[in-house]
Amino acid sequence: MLDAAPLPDCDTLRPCGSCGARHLSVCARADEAGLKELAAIAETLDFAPDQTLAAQDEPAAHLFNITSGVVRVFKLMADGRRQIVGFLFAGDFLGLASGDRYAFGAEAVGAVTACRFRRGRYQALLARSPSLEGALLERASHDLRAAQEQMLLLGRKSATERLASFLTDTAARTGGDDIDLAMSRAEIADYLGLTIETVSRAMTGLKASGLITLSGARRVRVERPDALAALACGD
Amino acid sequence: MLDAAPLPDCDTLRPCGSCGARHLSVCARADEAGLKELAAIAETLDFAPDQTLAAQDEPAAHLFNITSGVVRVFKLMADGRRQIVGFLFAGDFLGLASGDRYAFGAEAVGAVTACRFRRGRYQALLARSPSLEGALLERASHDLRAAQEQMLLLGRKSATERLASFLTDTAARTGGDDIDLAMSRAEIADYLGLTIETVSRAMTGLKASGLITLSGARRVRVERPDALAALACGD
DNA sequence: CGAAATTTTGAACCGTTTCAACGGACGTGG
DNA sequence: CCACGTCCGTTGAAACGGTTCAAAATTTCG
Repeated sequence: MLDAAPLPDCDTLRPCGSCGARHLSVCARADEAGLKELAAIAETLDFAPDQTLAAQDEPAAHLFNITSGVVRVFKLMADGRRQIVGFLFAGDFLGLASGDRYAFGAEAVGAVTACRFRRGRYQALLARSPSLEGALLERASHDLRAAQEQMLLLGRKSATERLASFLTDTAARTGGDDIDLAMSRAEIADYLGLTIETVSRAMTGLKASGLITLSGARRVRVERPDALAALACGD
Repeated sequence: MLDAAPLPDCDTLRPCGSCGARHLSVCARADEAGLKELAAIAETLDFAPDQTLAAQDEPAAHLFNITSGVVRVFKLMADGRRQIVGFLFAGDFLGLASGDRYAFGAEAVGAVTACRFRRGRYQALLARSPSLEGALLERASHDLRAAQEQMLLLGRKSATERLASFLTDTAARTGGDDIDLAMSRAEIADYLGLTIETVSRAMTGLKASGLITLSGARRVRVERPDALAALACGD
């Protein structure tokens, strides 16, 4: 009987990027009884870089709680255009979007470990465990707020402002002004609604104005966090 | 004692624009006991065109259930740039975004009536009424999915594709290919991340290609729904 | 009917994209 | 240990889609 085995792994606490608070992960919110049931329907999995967790338009069989690594969540158009709607870090939850099919794809950026639940059994558990439902609602509300912020970015911000927003955000999420980017320029571009060339130029621009320094393409240090954050807001 | 007085007004059922299903409004989901309590903390209000329901960054004192009319939900930048993150119609719910302050502004587009709840008392009720919480979670998930779709639009679609998406969406939401737009070109522009001129030109373009006809700026008839929907997806 | 507001149209401009070439990091095999 | 090839990121130049500014046309409303 797999009682508490997979659970400790998905019980991660981490500071929230946008609001600073330390949200409990979904697993951690289950009550005593719920926790036991949760263990019974959970399994811990490892994913290789670029491996698929969920495929767009496929039946939504599972939900995930990310334990380590970074996951990209994206939507694809028929001609290949891609919009990354979010990056998930340890503690983040995947699978909230409604419907019986995934409205998005999800792939591992680097190596990822995640806690996986069968959707049907999870929902049955949910119905019996109100505190779990509350945790999910809190997270959904949180994600919704983040999505609205991203709409402002995509609809109204310049390339430089977008990158400044992204770096400020990422610094807050990973908890430090020394950022080790897990994602490529292509992924940043598809997240910010730009091309890799524009991302590169914007990065060079920020470096030139002394807001950041680079040591290798993926190692960014935010030198003037306040100025970067101000730029992100258009001031 | 105001028992069932304001409740019938916010018990609206309407077809869902994106998935076609008829979601129950939040009020309609409360159980017997919850419904009574809900009545006690609800009040029906009328809003004049452009009147504020909620102001960005102000304390989030209330939640709303729209009864009639259209509401614009938006985010503002310091220099006045505006991104409308969504339009709400009868039955839609406002106030899900987390935190103790509104992350967005909300204003009546035309005349609006809405059911208003005090946030604190609503949350207390929520804690005691799991079915209500489930309804909210369902709606939050639904909104999240819509937000992701909008991110794809804002990040990757051309002006014409954006307008085609908007018209297809609006036709589905208002239930008919004869659309009477409640919002101005400026509002459509701020929703689609464009300027009024570009919206106007895209509208002219759709008319020229025979996908729509116009009778007055705000009266749109979708002549070829399938072709319009295909265009919205980039095909 | 007349005035104000909104929408459409036109032309020049600009930021981002596109296309192309270069440079550097990394891993493999000689 | 170094040569080579590949992948990723950067840089440059030209092209494009959307914006900006300006003015005409249409609609709305008193």
